[in-house]
Amino acid sequence: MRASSPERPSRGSGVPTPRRRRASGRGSAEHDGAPRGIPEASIARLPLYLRALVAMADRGITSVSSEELAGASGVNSAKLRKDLSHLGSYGTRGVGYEVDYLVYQISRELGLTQDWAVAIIGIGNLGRALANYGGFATRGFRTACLIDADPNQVGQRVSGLAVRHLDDLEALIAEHRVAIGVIATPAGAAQEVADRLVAAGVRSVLNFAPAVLTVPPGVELRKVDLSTELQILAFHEQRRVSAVAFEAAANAVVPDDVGDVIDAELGPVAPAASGLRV
Amino acid sequence: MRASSPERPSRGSGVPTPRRRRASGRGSAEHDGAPRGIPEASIARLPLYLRALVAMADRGITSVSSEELAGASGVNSAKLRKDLSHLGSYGTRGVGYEVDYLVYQISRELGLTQDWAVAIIGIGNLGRALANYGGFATRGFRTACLIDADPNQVGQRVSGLAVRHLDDLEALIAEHRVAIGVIATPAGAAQEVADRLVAAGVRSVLNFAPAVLTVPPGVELRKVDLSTELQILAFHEQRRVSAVAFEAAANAVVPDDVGDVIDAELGPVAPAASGLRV
DNA sequence: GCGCTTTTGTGCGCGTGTTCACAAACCCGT
DNA sequence: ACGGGTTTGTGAACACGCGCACAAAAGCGC
Repeated sequence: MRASSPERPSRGSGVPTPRRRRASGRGSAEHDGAPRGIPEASIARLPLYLRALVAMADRGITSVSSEELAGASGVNSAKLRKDLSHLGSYGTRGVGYEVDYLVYQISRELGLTQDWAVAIIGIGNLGRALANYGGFATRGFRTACLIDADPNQVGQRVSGLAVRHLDDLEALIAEHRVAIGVIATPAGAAQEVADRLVAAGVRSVLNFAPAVLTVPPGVELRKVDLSTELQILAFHEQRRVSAVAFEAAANAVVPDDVGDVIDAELGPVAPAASGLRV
Repeated sequence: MRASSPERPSRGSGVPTPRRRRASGRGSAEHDGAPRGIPEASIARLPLYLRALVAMADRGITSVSSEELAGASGVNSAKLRKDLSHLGSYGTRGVGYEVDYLVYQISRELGLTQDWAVAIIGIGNLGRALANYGGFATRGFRTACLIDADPNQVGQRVSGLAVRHLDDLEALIAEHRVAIGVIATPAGAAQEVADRLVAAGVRSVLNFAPAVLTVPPGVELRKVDLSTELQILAFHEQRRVSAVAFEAAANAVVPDDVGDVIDAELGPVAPAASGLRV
């Protein structure tokens, strides 16, 4: 189910068309030029809602309450309603939200009613996986070009697209009107690639390389960091073990310098070898 | 450079050994069983600091100020200091932090002084990329087993490891003492895999499947969502275009119902086709 | 037409995280 | 031994996001 019908969906059932956003209220209290200021946290959840809604639409569900949609998205229903209220007043009190209509509104807000050209730079393991990843993601994006610095990679076809050389980056960006650059290079090359992308006019960058990138203001930079995610999980595993050991230590002695106990007992010891799975 | 030296590093230079964490203060104000409550936001940044520190250590840098480290990590220096202060008082006023020592302390806090066994479930494009991704990530993790439901995949060797069948999941988890499960299956299979992982004793799950998973309390679930990241970027691209169109519309007419202008002018129109790159 | 039920939209208090700014602590030169 | 310069660690103000709880609105039955 594609979310691109521009005209208002005319309802077949007796459910009336929801009103458009209020003329009054805080919506118009924004600065000029910024139509409305949707909190970043809300924006980050819109894709979740959209995914759940599309799944519902595919199953033939036409109407949904905030409670149901919140459940399907794994969030609090009040949070969901507040998020949606930032887009406008698209629900019907006592009834809920019409699925198709909401899909369209969220898609429009996220800019998915048009296709954005994506360039993937760095066709290694990860880059190749991204290129092959079923049209990369959901609709709204088109993998326009694949770029790599390795001459052996250049010319190879990945997912129906020929890999081009890094030297042609600027020309390719211009030619394909690339809006989003995906960096999947080794860490060492990431900043240079980012600089060149920005210089070529790209203002949205998604970085998979394990490196801290800096971009000029006005350029949106997001990062996906696999090792960081793993390390955060490791922390929580570690903490579980620590907590147990700490409690045992605290029951045994009541030291005035707790830190040394932790250093001495928890550091060298490898408690997970046996106690990892409880 | 491995961060596993358990004993306090004895300094060769004239820089004195930093003091351990204070016996007094809020550190001991925590509940029993939870040695110290480090904010989640701080934890998420520790891997960043660690990466920057390791890079510095490799370059032979032995001492670093909060300002320098913050710059290398792309964060505010005050935030960095507060984050580090949650671990203890590991700096020297007027001097800075000793790189090796801080690497060890952060590694220990993150539980990286031991290797955690990781299982990857779903050896498709992404799973294969993750398996090949240079030891998966930084040190501290060991890819213990690869699991897939497709009989054609089973037996294939990926990155030196034979792919095993999903039926053996529970046995493999137990055998390898897997602590972290990485889900790279299609969305439809993700929840079932998660349930089986949890039932088998895994309490840390990293989900790459585009699905909302629910796990019982006590299980740590993190997700990496490629399409969501793209869609967030698309939003900002869209907003740039919107802002321009909005301003133009606002200058042309001054309606009492601004919403209709947005709907009528911004919805159907495809401004990016020509104006995508300005 | 009217009250009853349901569900949205939101005002408000609360907790968490961020940032500023400064005192305390430390090194070093004299 | 001591004062000057530097950098950490942290108190306090601020900003932001979350969730409760409720009023407003819509549909429905009688």
